Amino acid sequence: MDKTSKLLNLRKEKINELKDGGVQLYPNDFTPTCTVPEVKKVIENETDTLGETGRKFSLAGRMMAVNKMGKSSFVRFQDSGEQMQVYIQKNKVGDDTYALFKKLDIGDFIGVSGPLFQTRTGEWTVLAEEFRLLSKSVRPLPEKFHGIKDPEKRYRQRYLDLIMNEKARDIFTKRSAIVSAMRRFFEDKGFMEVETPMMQPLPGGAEATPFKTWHNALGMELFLRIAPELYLKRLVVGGFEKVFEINRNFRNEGVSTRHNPEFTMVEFYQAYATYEDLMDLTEIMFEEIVRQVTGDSSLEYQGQTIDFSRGWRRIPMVESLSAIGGIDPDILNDTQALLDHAEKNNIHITKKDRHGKVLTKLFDALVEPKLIQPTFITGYPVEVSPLSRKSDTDPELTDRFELFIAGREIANGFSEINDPEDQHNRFLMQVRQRDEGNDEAHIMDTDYVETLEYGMPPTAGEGIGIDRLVMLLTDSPSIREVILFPHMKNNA
RNA sequence: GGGCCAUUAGCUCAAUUGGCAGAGCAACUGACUCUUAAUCAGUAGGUCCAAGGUUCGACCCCUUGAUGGCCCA
Repeated sequence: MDKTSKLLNLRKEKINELKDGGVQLYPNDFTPTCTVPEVKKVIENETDTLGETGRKFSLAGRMMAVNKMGKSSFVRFQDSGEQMQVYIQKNKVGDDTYALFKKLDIGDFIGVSGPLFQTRTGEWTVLAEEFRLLSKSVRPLPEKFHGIKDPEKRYRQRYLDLIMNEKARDIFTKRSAIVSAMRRFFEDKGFMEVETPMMQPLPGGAEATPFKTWHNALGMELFLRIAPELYLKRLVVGGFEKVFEINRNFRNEGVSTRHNPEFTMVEFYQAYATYEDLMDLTEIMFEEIVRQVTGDSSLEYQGQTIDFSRGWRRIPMVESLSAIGGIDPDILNDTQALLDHAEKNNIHITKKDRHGKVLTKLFDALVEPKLIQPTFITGYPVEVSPLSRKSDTDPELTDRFELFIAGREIANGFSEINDPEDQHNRFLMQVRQRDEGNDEAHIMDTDYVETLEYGMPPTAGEGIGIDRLVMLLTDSPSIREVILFPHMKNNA
């Protein structure tokens, strides 16, 4: 039984009264002449003449507050994220319309027409000549002053969050603007947007646990993709030299303030470019997006000022371990000494991890949280970079970078392996790791190796986490604040 | 997976050491033709997250579970 049944029943009775009185509850023949934000712009531009011209407007929106004063009333309504009030007088709209109005509820959609006037306090207000019900609500909205705060309710019933909390609406408006600015950026730079399979026979391009599904007609197992990477590089082989894809990835992991099982990434690939070119491109792109969305080149994130002006710090990972992580530079080549250091600092590393993996785990624990300003970390070990081109100067390292901002990884890019033999050997190295118990090691993809055997131009590619970028630009502490419908358990 | 916290009216929140379940807003009835969280008078509204237990008596104490939040791995 529904907990709200008493209030609901009361409303349903009122609705039946309206119906019996011949009122159409869900008409669709009212066309507003403009939105509330538009009329506000008109008011701003024509304040001096508006009163005299008597220009009329037709507006529509959801009733958010009502002040009834006997034979006249003020109604605050909301449209396109902004509010405006309408003044309705009994002797102006007539007895029947006023009687109908008195039966309506907060949450109902209304349409009003009439000229604008200023109230005693100077607020521009629609003087209703026409007043209509456009859509009847049955359930009551949350309280007008405190709104809806319970995070669980806000996520499960996001529409209520969006109606009641301007901040929530603002986050998703900004998210849309960010993605739009990014898409424009790539298109202006000559990249082509493509779509590659979300369901893949072999999940590749990242180290993660995939979701499994089953295709009945084909009689085969499929995986929701953990990354589009290998398909995008097949397109580079096919002659699309600059491609990008903005889409969802799926990883079968826990949820947290930074992880949602499905999340959005942009991945892009550029032939004849190096990972260093992409670092430059990333700086230009971020500075432009941040400026477009916030109007400035710096922003506040959780109390810290982050400056996106170009010229970000670039530092090799091994160097960062001593310069930022505080590890004695003399022990950086000594795996055992590093393991001892890790144990002393309560960092969990399994004994069988190879040197490169040990370095990476120490980095995650000691350096990553300290990288507040945009910082490129370069030179990742080969064993944690199965798809990155080996450095020409150090065969243990790759031509790869990761971008960190506010203590978290935002982007990952590298020069791609285009030597099929090298790629084959790297996959074999991953398979060995898998045999040793690493379930997230990359799987062997012989079809991809075959693709490379046809020849891939020298190429660099990068992935950027859109959700984390939106978190930064909207000062959101949790990823759930920037995903419209974050995944949650069933509440049976 | 571990720790801490939360769950009470549609919403936001109270409830004294274990002793009749409360407020504001929303709702309902009435008054009111410039309100701004309108005002005034009145009315109604509860599976206290769930299931057990302790007790003369449990929103409160104990156990288990559910969902959520934060922190840690």
